[in-house]
Amino acid sequence: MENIELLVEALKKEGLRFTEQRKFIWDEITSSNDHREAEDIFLSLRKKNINVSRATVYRTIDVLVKNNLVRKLDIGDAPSKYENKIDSHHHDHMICLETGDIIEFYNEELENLQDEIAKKHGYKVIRHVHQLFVKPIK
Amino acid sequence: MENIELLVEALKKEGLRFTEQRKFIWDEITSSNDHREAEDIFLSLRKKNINVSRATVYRTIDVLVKNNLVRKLDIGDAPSKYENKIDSHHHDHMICLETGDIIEFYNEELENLQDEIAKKHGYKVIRHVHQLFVKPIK
DNA sequence: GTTGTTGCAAATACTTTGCAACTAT
DNA sequence: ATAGTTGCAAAGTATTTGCAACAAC
Repeated sequence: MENIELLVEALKKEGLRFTEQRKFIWDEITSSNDHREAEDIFLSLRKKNINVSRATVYRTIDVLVKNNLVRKLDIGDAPSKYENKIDSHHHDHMICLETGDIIEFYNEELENLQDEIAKKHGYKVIRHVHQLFVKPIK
Repeated sequence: MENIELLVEALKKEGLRFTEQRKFIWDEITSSNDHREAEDIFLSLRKKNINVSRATVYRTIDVLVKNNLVRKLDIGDAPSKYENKIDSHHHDHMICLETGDIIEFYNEELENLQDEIAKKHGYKVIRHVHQLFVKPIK
């Protein structure tokens, strides 16, 4: 997977340097499709004996989010979660209130409807947050 | 507006006492349809020389949210905002990225679509968060 | 009188920041 | 050599909590 180029380009675009730490964090995030907290990423690295600081994890994630390589998920009170955005089309999330499971969904009709609604009010949608908090049907 | 009864009932239901502070906070929240932070509510009371503590503002809001009298809005990183829910049907929010304005919207088709999507995955929607971050069409 | 409530200050939880040591260019 | 980056610990921000004084029942 030659996705390391994506990191290099993003850093270049931001006028930032390519460092070992940034590479490790990038590898950690792109090696999974989970929805993880900054702390999870930090701990996962530490378990592999890669010691980058929490500060650097947060700082690097910021750059990745800003450059559309990582998606930030704000779920109510819980700490923000982050997911790898490479090879991943846009989707929204369904959060199971019983298990905490996060299910991704995408619906074109829904996307269009949003745009229409905004337009009716004289706006265009730049981004959106759509989360369904659900329970399993018994 | 005899809505004070709603507070009294909610408190009764929760086995909580009716106090001056809770009444002041209730009055403050129900006297406006704004989307305000706990701090705004606290300061607004203070400006009227009503000195309730922040702790009590937060504790009271919790009860009101739990009893469906107040809606809690989590907008990304910003502090939570609260809005009076009395006489107000369900709606979602559009947040203008340029002005910070919050526009309410409701669309039945969209609501139904959500339910359908969840159902297709074997879930039912308990609550949802739907926010459009928008910019004005020039 | 008993039990719930308040205000305060301290604690908490996640995240950001200042700064001196370090590293990429 | 210069300017960006790191790790650490401290600060920050929004909110929650322990506790002693107090108020509602």
